[in-house]
Amino acid sequence: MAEEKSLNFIEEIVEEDLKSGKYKEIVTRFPPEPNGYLHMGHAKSICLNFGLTEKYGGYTNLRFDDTNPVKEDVEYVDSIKEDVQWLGFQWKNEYYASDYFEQLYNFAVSLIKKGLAYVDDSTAEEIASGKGTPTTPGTNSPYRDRTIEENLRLFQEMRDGKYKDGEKVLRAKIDMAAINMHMRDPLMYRIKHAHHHRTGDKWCIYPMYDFAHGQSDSIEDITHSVCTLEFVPHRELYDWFIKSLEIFPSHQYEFARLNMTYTMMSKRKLLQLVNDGVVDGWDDPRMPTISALRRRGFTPESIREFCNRIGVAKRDNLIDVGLLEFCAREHLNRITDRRMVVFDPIKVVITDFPEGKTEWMEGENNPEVETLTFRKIPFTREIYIEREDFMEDAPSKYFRMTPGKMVRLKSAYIVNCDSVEKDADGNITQVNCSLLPDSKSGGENANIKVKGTIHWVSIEHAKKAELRLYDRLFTEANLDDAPGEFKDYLNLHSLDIIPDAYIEPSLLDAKDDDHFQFIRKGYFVLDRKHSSSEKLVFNRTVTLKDSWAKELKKGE
RNA sequence: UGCCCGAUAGUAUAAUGGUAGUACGACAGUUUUUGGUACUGUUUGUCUAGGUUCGAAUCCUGGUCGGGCAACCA
Repeated sequence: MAEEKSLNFIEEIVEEDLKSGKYKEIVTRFPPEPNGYLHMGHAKSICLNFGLTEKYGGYTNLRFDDTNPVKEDVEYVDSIKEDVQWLGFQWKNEYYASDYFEQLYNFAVSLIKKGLAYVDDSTAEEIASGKGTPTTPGTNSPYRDRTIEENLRLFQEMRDGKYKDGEKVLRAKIDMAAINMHMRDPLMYRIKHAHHHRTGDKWCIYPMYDFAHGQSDSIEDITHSVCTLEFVPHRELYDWFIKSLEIFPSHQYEFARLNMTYTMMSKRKLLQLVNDGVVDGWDDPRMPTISALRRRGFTPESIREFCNRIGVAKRDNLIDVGLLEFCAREHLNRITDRRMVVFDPIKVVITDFPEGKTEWMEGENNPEVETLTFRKIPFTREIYIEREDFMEDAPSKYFRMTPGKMVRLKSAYIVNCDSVEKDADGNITQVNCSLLPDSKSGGENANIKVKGTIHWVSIEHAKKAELRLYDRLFTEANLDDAPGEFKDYLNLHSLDIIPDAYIEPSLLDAKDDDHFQFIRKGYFVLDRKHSSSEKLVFNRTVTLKDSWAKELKKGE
């Protein structure tokens, strides 16, 4: 039974349009500019655009908005395609705004012929000052009243490469006194003698966003062109071009972009982090990019669930990054196999367990699935446990190993902690325990109530692996409001590498991108970039919830 | 100080003139061979002042606060 979920405002519009018969099917598009990697903000847009046509029928195009050759690159095209598909969406058509350059040129010519566009020789500065301000009207350019014939000729010459960058532009002839600044004779074309990643050197004039985006939508019969709030003032111009050109009337709808706590979502600033070497590339697991989240171990399911939960509205928002972590835990808890890994070892000797003996325990892979499966875990006289799981003088609420108390070794025996050995400096070198008879899993005494259960690995069988523990990249929750530079708030401890953690041997079978829960520690994924047959590297996706840590914090 | 958009628990998001609900968080508890998971309970909200109405989070008006708009960027 599907749960009745309320609609967001865009779904309401779509339902109305379908109900009224305005459209038989809807068409949306995801229109990235290939000038950087996709991040969580794009994921929200992707889920919205593809989600709409998944839900209501129709289809979604992937369209690269590649109208600015100096910033764009095929590297970005490739990564964008990979990320969209990885999220689980498939576009109907792969299009490029650059595929429409010829048609857009013809559109421009038709506007010139209608007397609705003109070539302007003014400099950038002159045009800027001619725009006026939001409270004072602009002034007409001295070139505004050129004849149609002259405009036609000059525009052709612009295309033919007769002019240098910046020498001339094509402008729409609207109203220099318009209240909406975007209507004050906006630029349609500028000259850029630059190599384009797809059209090469064929063009030296390139359309501006406003004269490419809406027209591309129209060419593709996009019914609902969904974008973010900063484009609201562009909508009047979007509609003006479509109306003046008398082409298919796509409509633009705007929603609030995603902001997350402790997260930088500006492509430009992310590029800065990459270029300055603050992070190790766009897919550094601390980045908010899709490729980074993938490497970090987030699943597409968890990202889509997150996008579902945050909703779509027009109000500015700042989503707690904890919600993304919640979605990751929720999914990973269901799908991951459990393994035991000791991060910071302390040696424990089971004094009454025979030397040289290996007992193979049955460990549950995942208690959350219906049909349980098991793996073999070797148990021996000498094991490692987590240093923080032993305490010599423990408070009453401490449920782990402490002298005189019993604790359960996960999937193995209950042991009693008998004594501690120290070196000359008083450092603990070894803890001695004895077994509680028949307390092995399934044994007679196995169901005895013991407060704590801890994880362990057999010293003889343990293998080594590198663990990378990530923390948030920034120390400030709301980077937009924080004074100063965003780089002032970099978290210097966002990456903590444990070069030699001790892993149970079954982990040797891990393959690229395999997810695990390291019991009591967190969710990890085998890093495809840094792992080799000699050295396994695991990235921590997210910790487990830790109510003991919370308890400790309270005491502070 | 022109125009545009917005304002509901800590954070998001519903309620579309008729009981202010949900999720995450926080807090308390139950269960547990993960101090995990699951489950239960508690907590906290309609920016403000008027108006319309039998009845307003919702409609109207004024105000306040937040965001956006003057790139040959998208």
